[in-house]
Amino acid sequence: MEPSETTSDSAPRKLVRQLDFTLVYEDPPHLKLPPPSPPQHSLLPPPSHSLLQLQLNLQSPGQRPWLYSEPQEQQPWLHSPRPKLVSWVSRFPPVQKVPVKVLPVVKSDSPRSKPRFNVESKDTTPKKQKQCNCKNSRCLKLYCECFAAGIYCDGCNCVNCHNNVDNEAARQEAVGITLERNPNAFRPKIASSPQEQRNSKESEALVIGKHNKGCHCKKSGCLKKYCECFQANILCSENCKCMDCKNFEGSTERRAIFHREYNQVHIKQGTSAAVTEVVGSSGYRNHITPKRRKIQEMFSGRSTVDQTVNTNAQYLQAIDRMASPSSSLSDSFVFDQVNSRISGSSRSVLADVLQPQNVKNLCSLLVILSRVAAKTNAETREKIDRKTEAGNFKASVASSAKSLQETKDVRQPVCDDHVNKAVADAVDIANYNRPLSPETLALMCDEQDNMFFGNTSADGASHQNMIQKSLNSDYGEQERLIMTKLLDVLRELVTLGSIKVPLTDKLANPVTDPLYTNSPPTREREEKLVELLEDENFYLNRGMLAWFAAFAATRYALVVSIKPLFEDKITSNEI
DNA sequence: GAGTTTGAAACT
DNA sequence: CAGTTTCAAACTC
Repeated sequence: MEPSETTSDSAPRKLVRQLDFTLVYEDPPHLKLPPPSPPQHSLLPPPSHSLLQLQLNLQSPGQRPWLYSEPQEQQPWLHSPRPKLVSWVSRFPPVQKVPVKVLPVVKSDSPRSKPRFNVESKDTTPKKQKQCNCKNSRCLKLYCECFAAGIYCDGCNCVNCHNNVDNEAARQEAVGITLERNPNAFRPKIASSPQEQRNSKESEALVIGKHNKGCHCKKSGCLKKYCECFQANILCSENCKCMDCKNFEGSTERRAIFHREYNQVHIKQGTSAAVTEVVGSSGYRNHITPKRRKIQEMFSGRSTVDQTVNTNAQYLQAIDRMASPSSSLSDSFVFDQVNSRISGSSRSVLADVLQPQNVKNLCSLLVILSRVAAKTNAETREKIDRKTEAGNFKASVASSAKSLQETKDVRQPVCDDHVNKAVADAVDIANYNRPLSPETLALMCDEQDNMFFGNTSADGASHQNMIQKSLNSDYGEQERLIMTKLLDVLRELVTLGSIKVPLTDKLANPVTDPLYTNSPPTREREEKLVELLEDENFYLNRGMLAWFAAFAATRYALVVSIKPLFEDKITSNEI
């Protein structure tokens, strides 16, 4: 006997009410959520999108399922007269023999990582049907995930389950009772906001959401999956009545969790090839060592850096962006950068632009630039020496410069090795991964006091002047000028909000880009370098990562390329 | 895998 | 509506 035959004419009032929630099923288009897991047996119309999802799976490829506009005849619950229970029961039989499009599941979840609550995840990857473990609820209360999702239990580990076709009557009654208690019981708990961020790589919707009711967490800090907001990868909102909430934008605890997950995901999936390439084989660690904490503190509110360039929040924001959801990450654990109840700030448009290789290239570029400056400086000194007929010291400087030039090619690999190490360390620092190498520590020493001084407001046009000035200055002055210019560059790395050309277009392949050849620097190349540095499109983001890398590399470059010019002077005590 | 913790749902 | 109990997932060991 068909269920419809038993209920069509005598549908209890409860059941009619049950249909009420179906009327509000259709969210406004701008509030559409990605489809949830496609249940095998969709029983409730729409609130959970399950039926829609089943239909969506039949769509043409590429169509955004959650924006799919159903033909009217396929959504009877949207129209008057209100259909009775029989209507949707018969139209949506419990067992839908519909092919389900299986998308690749990026993250292999542990059995316990599945959502606990009836929430919409931003992960659009269809998941396996939930498998509940109910014992006392007969799977007829919202305690039961399956019931809450509007689907039959199938392959669950539940005991005395009544959420199946054999107990349809009891189930319908339970649905009615539940709806009587809460008409929105089967609706998604997470309401998306009008904003919608889209993963640039996979056009994945990262829907910004807000819990309709809000959570009421007391002990979890809203940073465990006990919290519905956290589990849905959304920030707590003004709807929440939680205590000691740490699930808000800017929360360091939340960020720490994010980083942990980020690293784990990338290790597991091996999708951080570029980073690994730079970092080396040491891999990632999840804990923050005291040393790294110290590094972090270097950029906290105490330092001059922060006072003049970055706030700690900016640093953390940069780290946040560095770990911005890549395609793989967003599949598994999306802490959206855009879901801010405070400012509604947007995710950096540069978030996907900068890659470790870019930083590496930047470092190489700065090394070259320093070499250019060093050489020019030496040549200038040589001219001055000739004019003033100064002594042997100056001649030796020129000789050193020439020697430097001649041996540049030989030294390049060594230099690059150091730079690579510095870059690796920089990446590592930003990721809290491994301690600094001794080389980098050496490069970084004493910099905090020395690098952020003087007028740092030089714009691009003054760069050449600064370089020119450096020609007539001693080592310290030259370092100061270059570092000041570097500071300007890096300052904008952090603050610039847009980029017009992908960095990769600017920092081309070191092998093919003439800028990276080992040939002696020419005026043309030098000008090109300066131009490159001044080009706003050159600037990248994930500020502190680049900052660290470039700084370490430049420091090294200065030491290697310039200091030798004065070694004779130093050894002869002429300074 | 067993026991504990947690917070939503259910109940009073 | 507030307080309590029940429940099952999340978590810990």
